Amino acid sequence: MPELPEVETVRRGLSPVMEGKKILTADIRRPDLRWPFPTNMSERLTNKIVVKLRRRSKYILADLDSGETLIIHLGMSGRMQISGRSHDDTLLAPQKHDHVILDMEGGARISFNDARRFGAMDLAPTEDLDSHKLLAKLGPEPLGNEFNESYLVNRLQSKKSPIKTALLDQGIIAGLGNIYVCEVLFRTQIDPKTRTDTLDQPDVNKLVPAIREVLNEAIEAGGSTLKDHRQADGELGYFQHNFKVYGRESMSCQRPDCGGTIERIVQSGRSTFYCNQCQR
DNA sequence: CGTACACCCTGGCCGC
DNA sequence: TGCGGCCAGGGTGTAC
Repeated sequence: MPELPEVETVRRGLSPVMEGKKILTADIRRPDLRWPFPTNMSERLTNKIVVKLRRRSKYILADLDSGETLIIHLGMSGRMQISGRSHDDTLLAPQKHDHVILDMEGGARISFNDARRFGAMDLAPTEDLDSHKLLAKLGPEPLGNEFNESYLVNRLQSKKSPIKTALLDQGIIAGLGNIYVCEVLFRTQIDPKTRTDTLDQPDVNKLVPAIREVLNEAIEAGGSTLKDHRQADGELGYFQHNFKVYGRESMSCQRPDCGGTIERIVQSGRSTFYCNQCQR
């Protein structure tokens, strides 16, 4: 599930129960997820205060007062479940696929659940996090200043892959995933098969603001999920969102008077959804 | 080098 | 109700 907006939503949900709070216990219930957990992970988390919760791309970064940062990746199916926040909210017993359970000062229990186990956790010195293997090759944040038209032109003009594949490349832009790339290309009316080196300048200029808009709108939708009391079971990582093309194969295009049909194709092994009429 | 694909893993859904 | 096949929002390793 989690692309940048979902990860940001999870970060915001965790922030009030983690930031400034001490980790009282860290229950590590299996030795690994995608990779082995770092040595002595439980000891290195226990009794440490979470100074700050940050996000880089699809990673959540928890800076500890020990000088280390806990790096969290949710993979495809990772979720964070919060329980025990208030007096009438009882601590959740471990469930199937709960792999790491943190009990926080203040009473919250955070359960990291990941059925497919593509997620990951690691610990690294906060000072040189940027050189960490998982973070070193990431491109700029799409919502940051480093990401702009001239940057994108430079990175795209030398590539030959389809624009869909290029926007999924985390070394070019960090945080877009399969859903939002499809949505961005629909919004800009660009054919996902277009080779990056043949994109014209107006198209590249459209991409930058469209990427920001799509991500910001999704973050906003996630934010309203956090405030929704019906969603108050504390499960973070999923929220309702209306997609224009993703998952809408063979449905009609929602653009007024387009009359096109949404098609699904496969590009470098991933599904691409696009309108066969208005994306060219 | 860049690009394309198999693969890691579990679960849900669909058709028979 | 069971079973096989296919699908899944991520990222890496490997083969061309």
